[in-house]
Amino acid sequence: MAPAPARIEDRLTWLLSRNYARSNALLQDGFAAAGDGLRSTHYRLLAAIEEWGPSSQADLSRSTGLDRSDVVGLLGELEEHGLVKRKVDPANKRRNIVSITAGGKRKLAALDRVVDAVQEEVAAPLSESERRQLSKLLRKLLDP
Amino acid sequence: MAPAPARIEDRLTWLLSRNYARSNALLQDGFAAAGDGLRSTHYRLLAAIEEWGPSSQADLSRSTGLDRSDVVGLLGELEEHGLVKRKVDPANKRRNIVSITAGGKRKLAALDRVVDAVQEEVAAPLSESERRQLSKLLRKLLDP
DNA sequence: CTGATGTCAGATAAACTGAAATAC
DNA sequence: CGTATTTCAGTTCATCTGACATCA
Repeated sequence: MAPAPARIEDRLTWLLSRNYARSNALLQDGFAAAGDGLRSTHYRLLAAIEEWGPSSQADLSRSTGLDRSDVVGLLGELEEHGLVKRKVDPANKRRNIVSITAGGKRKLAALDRVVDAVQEEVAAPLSESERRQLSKLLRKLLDP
Repeated sequence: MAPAPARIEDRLTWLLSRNYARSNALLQDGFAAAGDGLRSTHYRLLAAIEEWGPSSQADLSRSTGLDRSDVVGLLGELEEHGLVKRKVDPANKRRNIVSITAGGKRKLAALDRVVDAVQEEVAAPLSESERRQLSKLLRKLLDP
């Protein structure tokens, strides 16, 4: 990585931006190599659905940080691949109940390996304890 | 921030993405409020030029992490606002020598205050020593 | 009525790709 | 020749906005 201007090199805004760019580029490559045209946003959704079981789209939006209008299209793509199913909630007809399929779970496991590999590459310069420290600090930023 | 799936909440890829999204949204708001239609990428360029004095566009691309092809347009916008000047390098006619104007320096100082405010807001949950620690770890990720 | 939900159409920004012209 | 620089046109991806119909 080329040297950055001194006035910005220790700013969080800069460091987050550069590190995110790198991590995201690796993720994109990894997902592309895994085929199916799935991207990191699809992965987020799959992970959230498996984590909490069947959920409404609005809940998925909140837990993944994705906009609810984007969730619509992303779930549509996952559904086309047979990775999730949508069903109207009989108790609240506004809601869709979204659940992950067996194929979705298998795909999620495969994508987990992709993400793990990227994580390992990104975190490579850090020791185990440094990684824990970094993770802790970044989580504190999000959830004070 | 809503709770994230356990399987991803401690992954760097996730944490970088969520923190970047937040920091970037604040930056965009801040720059928008400052007027002139300048964005974080313009700021990066201005900061780099002031830092190292007159530079070629390729050098600016390398130090800011912006793509060469994007630097062209961004510098064009800065030039329209009279914030930078381009001049062909007489010693190497392929090169443009890009320098910052007096107005550019004033604008940069104003934008610095915007970035400082965002930085303060993003880093608010952390103590001084935690901020230094985080900054150090993120820099290590970029420059092992 | 109020408010949450799902949906669509469109805009925005950062980043990247590919190709060309120019000059070393 | 091969290589570096600038430039342009177009694409991708994540994110956000505004609107609307549905229904609790």
